[in-house]
Amino acid sequence: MAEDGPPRAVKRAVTVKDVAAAAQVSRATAARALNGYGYVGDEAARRGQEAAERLGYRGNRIAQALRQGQMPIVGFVPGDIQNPFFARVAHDIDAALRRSRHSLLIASSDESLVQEQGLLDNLRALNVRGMIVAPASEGDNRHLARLVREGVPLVLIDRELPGMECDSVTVDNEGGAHEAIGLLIANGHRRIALIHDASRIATARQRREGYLRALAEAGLPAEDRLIAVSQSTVEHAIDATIRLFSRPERPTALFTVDSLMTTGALLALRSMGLAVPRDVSLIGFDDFDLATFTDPQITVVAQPVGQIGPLATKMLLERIQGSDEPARHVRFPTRLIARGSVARVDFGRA
Amino acid sequence: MAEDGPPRAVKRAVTVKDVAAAAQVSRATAARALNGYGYVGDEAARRGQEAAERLGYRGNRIAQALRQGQMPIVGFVPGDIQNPFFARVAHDIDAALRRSRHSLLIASSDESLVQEQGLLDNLRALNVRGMIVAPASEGDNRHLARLVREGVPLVLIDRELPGMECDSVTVDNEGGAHEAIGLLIANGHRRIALIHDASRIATARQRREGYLRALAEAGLPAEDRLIAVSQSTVEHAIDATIRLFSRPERPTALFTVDSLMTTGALLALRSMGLAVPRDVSLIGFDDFDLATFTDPQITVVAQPVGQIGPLATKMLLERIQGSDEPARHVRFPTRLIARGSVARVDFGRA
DNA sequence: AGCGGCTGAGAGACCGATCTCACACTTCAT
DNA sequence: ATGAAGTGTGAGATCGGTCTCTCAGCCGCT
Repeated sequence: MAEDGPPRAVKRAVTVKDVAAAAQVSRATAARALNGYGYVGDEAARRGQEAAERLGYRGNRIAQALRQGQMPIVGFVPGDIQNPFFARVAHDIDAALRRSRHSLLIASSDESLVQEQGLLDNLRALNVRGMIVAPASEGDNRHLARLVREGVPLVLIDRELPGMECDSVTVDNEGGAHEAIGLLIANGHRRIALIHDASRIATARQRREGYLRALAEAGLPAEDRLIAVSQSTVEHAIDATIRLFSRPERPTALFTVDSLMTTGALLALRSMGLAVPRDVSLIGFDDFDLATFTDPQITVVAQPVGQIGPLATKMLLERIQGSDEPARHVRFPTRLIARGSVARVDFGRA
Repeated sequence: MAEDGPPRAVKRAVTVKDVAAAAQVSRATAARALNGYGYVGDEAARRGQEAAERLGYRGNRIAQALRQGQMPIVGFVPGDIQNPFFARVAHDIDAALRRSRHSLLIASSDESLVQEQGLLDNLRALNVRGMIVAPASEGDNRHLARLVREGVPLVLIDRELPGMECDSVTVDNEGGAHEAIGLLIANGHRRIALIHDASRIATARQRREGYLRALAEAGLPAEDRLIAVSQSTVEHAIDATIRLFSRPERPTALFTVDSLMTTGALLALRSMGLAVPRDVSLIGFDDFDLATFTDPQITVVAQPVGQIGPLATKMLLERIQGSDEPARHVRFPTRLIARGSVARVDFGRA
């Protein structure tokens, strides 16, 4: 494919050697003058600085990295950079890293385990200082375990991996879902549908578990025909919603496990002529722009998105600096934001 | 701040030297066996491969990069990774790059020229193979000119820079805006408001120019009180909209230059009790999820978002492979998607 | 037999920055 | 005066992989 062709002629960059020659000192002295370590005479230092300035010396990060065994780069592997949640987190990580003079390399796994493995191999080969990963699967995690074993600083976000000995920053998915379903039950709903992602993503599973626990506690059965499986895209969610609501005895409420699915559900309900909340009460996991845009606005389980990136970065930088306290697992609470998409249902009808 | 602490102990990686020793061949032969170049005997090749496999040899990209003078990395500097437009482009670039075994380093300029300069310096020091940049300013572009001069492959997206000798991929901002305003004028509108970004971003300027040209062609004056300046955020756009529409003789139509501003305008109009399109006709630049979500849906000037990333990547890879044809400037046409947010206004009223 | 051409493989240079080490020179205390 | 401690500098090793150069066999051809 687009493989290496003849190397493009890039003007050769200025090296310490050039600086040293211009300043008429040795490479070692020039390096000392530029990095301010060891003993350097005033005169030599001045000449070195001046020559570097004049020639436009910038240093070669690659050579430095080779010498030091590490690149000033942190890798971030989100499930999907187009998901606003990850875009926000990426932005926050980037901003937090900038202060410590690291660059951020973002490589989306597209929720594919295989792709994730390849990307991590890549990042490992680049000798990045550390990685922040949203693991695509709860299944095979030997590639992550290996990183931990080899001492590569690693922080998991959004999705935790039971038994993985590394820091993680997540939210209380189970509790958030439980609270949402609780609200629906308290409003008299008995036939509460769920659209979730069958993939092995931990968050989806936990949100489903919260749903199931809430039902169980209310003595309600978990019925297969109330649960639809969908990929996390608007289109698939539309199909899933239509499947759920075109049966007789249709659900009176719907819980969706992420914002793309909530969007799909809204579109599908509208196309079926079902009004929220008159015909269907709706709660979505994850707050998003659209939620305040509909009429009425959508009740959601909100995550503290703005805290995840900064905290994960802070933890990672501590690890990079050599901290070896035991793995920390931070789990943020979620917040149920009641807007207008949940209506009381009278018991006779339910 | 979080500066280098004691280097964390990372298990030393396997090197060619280790492989060579294990396979009982020289480093050079081992390297040949692993990379399949030059003359290698079958036996030596087999032993090399086997030893590499057994030891888990992965190669050191940094050392390779140092030798070859280039990192297999492409830099991407969007104005803001949280903007869905750039998130989409980033995703597409990433996907396109993966096929040519490059990684993507994303560093958002946050629309700050100073930050952009710093980031480019950084990327340059990392010896990335090339860069894709959405320049934050039309003003001082010496840092970009220098890259071009030094032969670093560079592709500009979204915003072009007149006189810059490098490839660019943009859309017809002026034409798109002109067409939109034309539609409003054809529907009888005479007081057409504009909310735009005063920054030195080229796109914003061009969209404003399209607006002005359309007015001029219809013999309508460009009135200051019809033009509001706002930063590109939902909050600022809300303020700007309220300013525009709380005057007597309020505008009958509004044109917003990006999707965040369109969102803000919608929110503001709703809060002021003005219905779209009954009281105000609205057209936004850049299509977005919300636009099909409102009732009625919003008419927009759509850009071919999905084509920008792949094309920019293709151009960049060609440059990386040494193409030195003259700079190519691709400008995609925009497409006016008529939905329901433009109403006819009767001439007596306008 | 002798020579050119090919295959196979090792030694060592090299990329650029950093760091250790050795050496020279100064200053100060004994 | 002499050694010790402190200061300034350069030579060279090092990081890991790649690549050139050299050399040794081996083939076939004249």
